[in-house]
Amino acid sequence: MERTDKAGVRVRFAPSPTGHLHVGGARTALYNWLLARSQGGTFVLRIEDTDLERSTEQAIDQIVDGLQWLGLDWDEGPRIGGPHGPYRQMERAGLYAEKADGLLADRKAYRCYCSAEDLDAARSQAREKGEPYIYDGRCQRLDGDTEAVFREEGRQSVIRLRTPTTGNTVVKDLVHGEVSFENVLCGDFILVRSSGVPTYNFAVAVDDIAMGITHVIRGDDHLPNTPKQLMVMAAMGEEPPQYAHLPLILGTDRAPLSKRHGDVSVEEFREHGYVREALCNYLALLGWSFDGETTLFSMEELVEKFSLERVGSTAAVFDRVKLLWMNGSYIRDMEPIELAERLEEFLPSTRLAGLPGGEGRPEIADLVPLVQEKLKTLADFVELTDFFFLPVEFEEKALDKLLSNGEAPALLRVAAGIIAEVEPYSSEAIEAAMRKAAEDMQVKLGKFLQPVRIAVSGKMVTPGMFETLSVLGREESLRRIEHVLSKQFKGHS
RNA sequence: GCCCCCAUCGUCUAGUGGCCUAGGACACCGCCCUUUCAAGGCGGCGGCGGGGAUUCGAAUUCCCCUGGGGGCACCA
Repeated sequence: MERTDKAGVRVRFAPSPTGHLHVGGARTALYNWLLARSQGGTFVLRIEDTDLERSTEQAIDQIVDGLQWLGLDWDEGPRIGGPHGPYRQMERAGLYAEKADGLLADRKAYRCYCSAEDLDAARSQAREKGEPYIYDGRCQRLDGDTEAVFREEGRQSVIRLRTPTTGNTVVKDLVHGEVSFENVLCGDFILVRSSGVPTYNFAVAVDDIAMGITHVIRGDDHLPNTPKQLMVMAAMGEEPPQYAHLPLILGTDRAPLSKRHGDVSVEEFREHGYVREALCNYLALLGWSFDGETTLFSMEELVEKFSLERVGSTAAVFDRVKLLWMNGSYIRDMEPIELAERLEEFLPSTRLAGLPGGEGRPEIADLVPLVQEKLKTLADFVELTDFFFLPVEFEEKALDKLLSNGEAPALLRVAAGIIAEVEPYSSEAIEAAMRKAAEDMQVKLGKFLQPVRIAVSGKMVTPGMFETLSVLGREESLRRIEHVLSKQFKGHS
């Protein structure tokens, strides 16, 4: 066990702003955040925008929004600053230039004047011969005069790191153990592009050191980059942080999770009615486990129980069905008031926008008790309750059922009678009266209620009928039943 | 092609040589409950990729194979 100053844990989530916050990125962020919070450490958000072509301002907003929605707050980073800022790499150009100059001065790095075309050619040639391409370091020993001539000619140059040609670089990884890479295979890689913009591996190494990062938790895809970053740090004479490379998240076909597998960004899950607790819980369990038995963890419990030691090394398939179940579980266990608030936030972006609580219409809070146990997503609320707010639209199957039921008109008249007279107009009283009526008529309750259900909602599936009639109100319930009796059954009986 | 990672039910996983006739969760299949649908309860189906080696004993250790994935850029 390495010496670790627990209170000094500093982790970072370092997304490149080239798209939405992918659930894979969200999981990486979550694990970093959990480690920081569980250790009383610091969670840093750093934007790696050195890819000028693909980075966008909009992507930064989306990532920031996504993290905030998930509840993963950062202690240092964009929007809030911090003692190690700025937190966008493009704003840290001075630092990289300074470090590059230092390496140049120490002869740990050198300028290379090879053109991109020459290198491409060499690369494809190597590939043809079936050999691995490794930069041959031809610019390593340029003498001052030659360099002066090149510069005179206006040739562009990049800065390369002088890398070891023997030995191995070993990554001590907290999830994979020791992983060894042969130095020869690496080649002198580029630190600074001819444009002056640092490459990823250089910027990351410089920043992880400069920001005092103690644990780098990131995706498995970065494992092969790690020896390069270690070389940069070694050249700068710095001690590297500890590393933990998380296995990838796969789609059901075991290919890396992508759009064609369905929703992949936290934004999409949010729009489709998922709650943050479920997404965090699910993501936490995708690669980490506590005891193999417990599956539901509140954020507090995750913070309390999370540890890198229990992060697995196997790539995991993203199971939407399980996430959906978990989402339903969280919705069911929520305080009704809390659920009402979530719906309050969610509904404005649906076709129910502005409807609940309006003139004579039920409030969200009135409906929550009727649907809470049926919801798997917040979006389900819309399908389940739209008839309370909108004119009844009959589902084809429901209408067929209703019209083909010869007893329906009679049953509906009995129901209408009860609705018109029952006192008080409460679900309990309605239930008592209807149960009795069913018994008196010697029909099963379900048979009695189904026509009512369809008449009042147009659907085969609704919340409990007594509660529904109660919330809908005496007038409206009657109106709907009468309407069916007079219009739909016109000429039938 | 080269380098690296990974391998337990369909899926997420527990399991660190004997407690394993392999445990839990989701899914699936029955049954119960029931005004529809869910939810819930009970029960069931289902797995250590293959081959060697070590050992009294291997899901657990080692090697090979196979399979999956990642990386080999003036992308991150």
